[in-house]
Amino acid sequence: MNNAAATSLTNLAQSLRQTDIRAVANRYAAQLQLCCPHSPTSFPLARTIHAHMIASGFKPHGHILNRLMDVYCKSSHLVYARHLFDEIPRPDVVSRTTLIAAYSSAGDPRLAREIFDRTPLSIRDSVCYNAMITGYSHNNDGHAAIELFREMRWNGFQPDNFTFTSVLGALALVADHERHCQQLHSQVVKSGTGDKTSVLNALTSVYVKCASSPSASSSLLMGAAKKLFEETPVKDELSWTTIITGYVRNDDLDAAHQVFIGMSEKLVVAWNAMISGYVQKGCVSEAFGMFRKMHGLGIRHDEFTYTSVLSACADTALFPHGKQVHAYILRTEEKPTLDFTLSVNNALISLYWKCGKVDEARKIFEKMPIKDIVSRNAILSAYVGSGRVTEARSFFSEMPERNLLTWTVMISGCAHYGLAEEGLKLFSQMRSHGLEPCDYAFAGAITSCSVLGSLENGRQLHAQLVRLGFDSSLSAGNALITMYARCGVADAAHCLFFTMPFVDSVSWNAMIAALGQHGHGVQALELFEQMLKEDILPDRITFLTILSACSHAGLVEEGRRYFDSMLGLYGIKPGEDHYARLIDLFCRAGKFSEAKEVIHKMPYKPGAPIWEALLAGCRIHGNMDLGIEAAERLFELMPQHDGTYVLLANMYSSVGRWNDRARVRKLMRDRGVKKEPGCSWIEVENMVHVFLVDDIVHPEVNAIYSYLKELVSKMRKLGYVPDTKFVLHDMESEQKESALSTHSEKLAVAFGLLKLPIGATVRVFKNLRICGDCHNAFKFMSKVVAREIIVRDGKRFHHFKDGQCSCGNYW
DNA sequence: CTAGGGTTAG
Repeated sequence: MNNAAATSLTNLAQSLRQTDIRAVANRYAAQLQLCCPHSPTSFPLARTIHAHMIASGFKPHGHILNRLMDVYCKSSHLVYARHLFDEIPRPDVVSRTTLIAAYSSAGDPRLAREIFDRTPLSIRDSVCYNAMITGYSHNNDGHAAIELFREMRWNGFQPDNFTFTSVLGALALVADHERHCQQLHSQVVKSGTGDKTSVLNALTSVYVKCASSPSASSSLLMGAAKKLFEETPVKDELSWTTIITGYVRNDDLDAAHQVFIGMSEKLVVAWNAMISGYVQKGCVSEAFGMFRKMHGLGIRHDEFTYTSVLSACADTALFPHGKQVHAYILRTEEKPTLDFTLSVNNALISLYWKCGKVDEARKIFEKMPIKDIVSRNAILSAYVGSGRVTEARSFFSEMPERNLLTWTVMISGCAHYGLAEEGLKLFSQMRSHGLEPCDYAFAGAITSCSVLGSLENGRQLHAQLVRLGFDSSLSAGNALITMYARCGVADAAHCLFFTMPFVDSVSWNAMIAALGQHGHGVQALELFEQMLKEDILPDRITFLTILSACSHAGLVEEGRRYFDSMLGLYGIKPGEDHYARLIDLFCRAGKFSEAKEVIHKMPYKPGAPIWEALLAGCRIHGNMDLGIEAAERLFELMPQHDGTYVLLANMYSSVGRWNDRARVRKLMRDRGVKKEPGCSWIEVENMVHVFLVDDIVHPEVNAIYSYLKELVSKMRKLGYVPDTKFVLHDMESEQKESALSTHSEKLAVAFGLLKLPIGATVRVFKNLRICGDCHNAFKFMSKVVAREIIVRDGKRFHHFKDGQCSCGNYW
């Protein structure tokens, strides 16, 4: 055989093999086409095909490789895709783009950017830029998205409709989006994509978002949005819903409805947009009207319709309505998809628990064929929201996955139920899991600081909040007002309140409460009047706060007048809690006949809070008979409550009725009632130091006792006489009834004076009410050491300065 | 291979 013949044979064999390979490749390609990207069977199918390739020695490349990678990515098996990618020497731009998109949607734009950066400029195209821009925008990095868009244009790539929709989406994430918006609008026009429905929708959407930013001139920008919508030649579902929700967000339900009416075809999404709009704005009957109209026109409700309507029922406690919808769903939806079942059941869980049916909510949860993080968070919220802390804790600890909301619910729950240490621990645990807290989580942690009186910790959280850009957050701001006030820095609370960019009724309530607790009753009332002037409607909390403020400052007539205005001017029916505070107001001022009259006239059967207020007032004024009556009622209503026994025993001892006092003590012992031990604490150098009565546990007790002794002798020279009556006054000194007994608040104050920088204000916290002798002693002490001493007790604040207390002995 | 809206957990 000559050489020519040999060459020809080799060629033939090669070409045969090539056609062979091409045929194989086509077969693989056809098989891979059968993998539906998001179906659950796609991954095992792809694995089988891939395994077959490996066995037959076929090396995937080109579009087959890319298709295989894409299937792996879409079924969240990125590792397999990456493995394939790493095996090819020079991956093409399509496989790179596939990975960029996959990393982005997996929440890792940094890995995506790594691939992007390693892609040579020569093989880049618009698509890979688009994928990366979207990646940033989906991961909330608007600036990076815009920056990359600039780079793309700088490098000479032509933006297309995908580019514009992505970058327009990213605009909403940055602060000055209004300026960018107009620039991009003109670029769209120049690019020739200005007639594309998708781009026009995205532009409309950005104008809508601009309009709803607080500083914007909404009507002008909504006008621009409307114009864009009207000039969209081919409108799709999105065009309609974008403009409808745009109006809803900008509080123009009528305009939204006008657009809706002008719709030629009745799209379910548009109905849903209207319904959810009505729900969000609290127009429940309108929402229901549309829901029924859909049914009448034969338009099928979907999961979005149901969830909107159910959440409306949940938030307005329309349980019967919600239950009817539940029944209707069970009747009409015969073959619901898993997605449908999941979201509808999630909405049902929140309906049931918000209407007080926690156990039924749990039953729904148990029966769900699939559950997700939303279902679990809803159950957790149910337990937390209804005060079932133990169940919440165990449910939380067994959750298979947790997200930002999970932690936030637990943290704010702990704060709300006074489990402050646990709340702060969870907050730091959450961060050590790499989760960035949102403003609600911060608010929870800050509330824990208020409970503990941990000012330093609270200040640090405030600083972090500002650094993270949450400084305009309402929830965090309101929590901070309370924190500063409850840590004794009323000025800081005031300053914050007046510098907050937006405030709501909660902020006003918090600030009024701050003034009231610190004994500034008149200022509290002035602030309330200012609130009314600014057209903020008071709520039931406002009045609770106002009544307390009046009570602390002895403003009896004012308090009575505001109480009367509740129903008369604002249509708020006073609850039993309001009556209790009114009675407290009268009793503290010694006006017992008024108090009794209120009790007789009020529309409630007097419960524990009423008798407690009465008893406390009787103790202050030594009204024995009425006090005993109140105590008797309380023994019936809550025999295990320690406070009643303590107050009654103290009343007896103050008039020397020792036998009666002993009888109360015995009663307490016989019923196994334990007195909550009094304890005081103080924060020094970011550490909380706790003291009990006659403390011998704190490492520095010896120094404290000798310092106290020194102080007392100086105080005596100014006229201080230790009041031995108060040794018996508080049952802290149960075991050791000698005049030497030292209350926890004295220890904490002395410790503060010793440890804090010279001249620094001493802030001490006590769980129970401050003892009378301590109250007297601190007046002298503030003079002797020439420092301000602030004590927060269970009820209010006492500022001791120059021998005086801010409470004016009225507490 | 890449985009844009309507819902449920505080």
